[in-house]
Amino acid sequence: MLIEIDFNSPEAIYIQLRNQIVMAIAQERLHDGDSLPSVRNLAGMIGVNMHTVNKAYAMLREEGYLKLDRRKGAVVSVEITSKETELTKINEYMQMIVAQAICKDITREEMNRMVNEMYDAFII
Amino acid sequence: MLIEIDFNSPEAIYIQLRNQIVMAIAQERLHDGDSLPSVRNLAGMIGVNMHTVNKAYAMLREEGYLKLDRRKGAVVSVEITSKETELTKINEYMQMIVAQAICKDITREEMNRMVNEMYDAFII
DNA sequence: ATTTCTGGTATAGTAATTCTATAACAGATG
DNA sequence: CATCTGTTATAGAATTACTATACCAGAAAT
Repeated sequence: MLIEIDFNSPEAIYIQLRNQIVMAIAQERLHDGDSLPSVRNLAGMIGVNMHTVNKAYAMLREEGYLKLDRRKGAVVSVEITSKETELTKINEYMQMIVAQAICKDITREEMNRMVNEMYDAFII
Repeated sequence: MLIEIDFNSPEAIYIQLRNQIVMAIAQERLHDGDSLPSVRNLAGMIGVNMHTVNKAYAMLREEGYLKLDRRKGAVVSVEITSKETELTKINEYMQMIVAQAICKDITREEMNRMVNEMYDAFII
């Protein structure tokens, strides 16, 4: 499990952590049932405070990517509440992206191609 | 020009402002050459400080959506540096969205449909 | 010419968020 | 019993967001 934190990034550390774990799950470098390092271990590994990792883990649990257990620690467990709920969440983010794309004269074909290329890259 | 600020949102006010103006341009409620209210007027209208609006305008200028002129004020002016540059910017945002989509078992067809429906909704 | 508008900038203070530091608790494991 | 787990509490530092005033330079209007 490779985690790289950019301490000069304007993006909060706990958000970077959250993003990289979501990315690792999508790329199948992390699978359901895999254990993540404990909050204290991961914090030590990347040189941040325990609470920063805890915040990322709590966020991932809220979003349905992790289960936290006192016995097993943090375990990858992707939960899909309902397709509609998940689509609605993604819809909000996508709307701003498509708005930018339209402003910058990027066609729907170019956007579809981008999405498809990413699916190809993720799922090998 | 309708602007709605949610003061309880975790999203910064100047980001909400920026997003709504980009959205208005995409929806063709704002066109190239249109003037926006002055920083002081808009600040007064929505009940925030001048500097908050100024920050949003400065960001929009940086991103190539506005031109700021002492004479004419803030004028919508979408500049496309290069297709590749714009695609690269969007690519970064899109990557996180597609990663989430893949984790949540959303297919590429569903994502393509979402994008296309948005294009249909934006450009009437 | 003076007033009035524009964006831009400087300064200073408050509020909120992020991150750190320490410490303790409950439950499980060995 | 010691040691690990997530969880919570508290407190402080650092950064960011937002506000409050104030002034400048340039342009426009009367």
